[in-house]
Amino acid sequence: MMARTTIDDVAARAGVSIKTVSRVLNDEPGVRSETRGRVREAISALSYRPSLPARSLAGRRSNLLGLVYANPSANYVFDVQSGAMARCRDAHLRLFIQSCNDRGDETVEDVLAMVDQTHVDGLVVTPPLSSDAELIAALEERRVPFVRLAPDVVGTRSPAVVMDDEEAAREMTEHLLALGHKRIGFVEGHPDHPSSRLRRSGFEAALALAGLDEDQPVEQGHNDVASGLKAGRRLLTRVDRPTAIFASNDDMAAGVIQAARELGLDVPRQLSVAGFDDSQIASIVWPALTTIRQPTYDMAFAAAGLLIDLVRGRQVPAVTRLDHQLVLRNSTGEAP
Amino acid sequence: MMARTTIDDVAARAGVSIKTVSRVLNDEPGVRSETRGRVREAISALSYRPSLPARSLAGRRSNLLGLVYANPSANYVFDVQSGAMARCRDAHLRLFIQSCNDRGDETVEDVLAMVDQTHVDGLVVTPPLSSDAELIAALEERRVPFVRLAPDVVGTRSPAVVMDDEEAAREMTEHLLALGHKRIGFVEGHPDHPSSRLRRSGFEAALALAGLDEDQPVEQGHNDVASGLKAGRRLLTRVDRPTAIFASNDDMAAGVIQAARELGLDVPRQLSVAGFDDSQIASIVWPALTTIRQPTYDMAFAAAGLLIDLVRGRQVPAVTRLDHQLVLRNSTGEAP
DNA sequence: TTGTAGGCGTTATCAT
DNA sequence: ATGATAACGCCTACAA
Repeated sequence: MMARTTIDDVAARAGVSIKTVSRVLNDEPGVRSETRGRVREAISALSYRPSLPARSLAGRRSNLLGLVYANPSANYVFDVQSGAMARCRDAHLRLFIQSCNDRGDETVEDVLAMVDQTHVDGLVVTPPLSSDAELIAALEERRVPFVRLAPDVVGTRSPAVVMDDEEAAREMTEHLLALGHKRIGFVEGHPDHPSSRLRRSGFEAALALAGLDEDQPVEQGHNDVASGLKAGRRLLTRVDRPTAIFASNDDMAAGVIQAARELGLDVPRQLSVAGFDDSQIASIVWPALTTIRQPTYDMAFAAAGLLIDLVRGRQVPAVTRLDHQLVLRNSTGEAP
Repeated sequence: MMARTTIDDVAARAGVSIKTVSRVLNDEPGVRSETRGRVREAISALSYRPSLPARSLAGRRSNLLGLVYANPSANYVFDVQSGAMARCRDAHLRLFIQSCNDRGDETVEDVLAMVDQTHVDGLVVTPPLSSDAELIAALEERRVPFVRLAPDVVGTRSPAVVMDDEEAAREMTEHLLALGHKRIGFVEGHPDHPSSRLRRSGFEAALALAGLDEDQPVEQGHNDVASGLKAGRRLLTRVDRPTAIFASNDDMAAGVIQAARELGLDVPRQLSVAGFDDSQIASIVWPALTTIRQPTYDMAFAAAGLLIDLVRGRQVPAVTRLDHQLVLRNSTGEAP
């Protein structure tokens, strides 16, 4: 590789000292605009690009943010990366992405090693790492600024970006009510996930608001297709069979559809089925699922934005709640 | 953040000079093994982690590799990243990942800026960037070591890791022919992806070999489910409806299955559908897709390995070809 | 408004 | 086999 263009080259060409160039680079005040112009010109003429390592070594910022994940879902990871990268690009920062080990204390070790070695200014921590108590504690102890994406528990120490599970569940329920359904079954999510409770209470709130009998059938699920299938069978073999079933996630909704097929029920003509998440399976299953879209890209974009504010010492809200979206597909229809 | 542990701390604890610590860090010869042990001990006792920026500033290596992509497929990108990261982890190197703009000369600018700023030692260039002539030329001019993943033209200047798209497509087509299909529709991949052409020509070669009418219906797709759906609709509403459709990737094949369902066609009894890639979606759709397993992860792993050899000055083969595999599932069957 | 000197944490060079 | 010292390219602190 040829000798790199340095700040000295720029300074020489613009006829100023390197300190002045540095000021222009960092948008610092105290440079006459005419001088600033000359420097800018020199920079682009030489297509000078400041060395990130040199900056992070000399300054107290590295202009590098980090993103850690330990997630098996390609689509989710891809969206998260894209959102965070886009925000960083806007701010002329770089993003260092790392996939981490998710078994035990290796996680903490993994992340801290990355932070130490790369000198990132801060971290976007994505689920499930964002709910890893050990990791969170370790980061707080190190005073590494970080923003959590969709954490289970919203602590007050680090900012979090979330969506409104309760409100979304309410909207979905209202959609079903609007279609004329009076008996709506609910499949609750995994008991360990806080979002499960939120989604159920959204469901119940909508029913209450509609003045509907609160005694609607509810089954416990565990967020996988198999538990959705079982719950579906139980709900659909009741004497007072519901005309719609709202499952707390898409996988369970897919299970419910299977149960309906077993029993010879047509979806959505005889049974409406609704999911939650808008994961890949939602558009693959037949009929495609009416569901709630979690704005993954936007959440990551926002998280990176908050992190930027955070490392620049600005105040940021503890919780940022982004809008979800009701996605209408073919699994829901008029009540029979 | 608390004061970082530096090489001086380690040197002090081990009772040696920082140069000796540096030698141990870099596995350089000329250190008594007893001394080496003491240093190693000090390193782990202090959980010292050398600063990447400092190393890249001082040395002629940064211990950082880069990976660039400009690809809309989440699954592909995810696999590529995972493979390259794993290889880097093995070699105790870090990987800097960047998504690039894919419009015109911005691409070159984007990549070069990244290289300059981060000081990466070399680059893994993934498709479609690996076939971007301008970019390749620019990288060669800069003398940036790089390895290309699945490039369309295999040049001699930079090493390439490929699979045999043409041969694989031929095998798949032969599979369909063996099942007795005589009218086979083809959904071509994204026009910017070099593999698209190769897959099509493999398809056509097999037909020619079978002495079949070459005038089989072909539709253009864009590697996503939506374009597969559209292409499927067009193919399946022809008067001379094909009994099998071979889509250039799994996402589009999933779209074709949707189209079939819309039209009330049973897969595979009335229509066989074949995909390519063996991505996640292939085993999620119903029926599960017969497809070609592209060893994406392994290819990226290999590419990173070659790059490591390259930056260390070792000789590497110009072309590394990895084996694909025909995966038979339930979406293909006897011609009706 | 601009410039000078010193240092960030490591590797390279040249001693010893 | 080991160490002292000068880079690397930039920013911080202070001076002019």
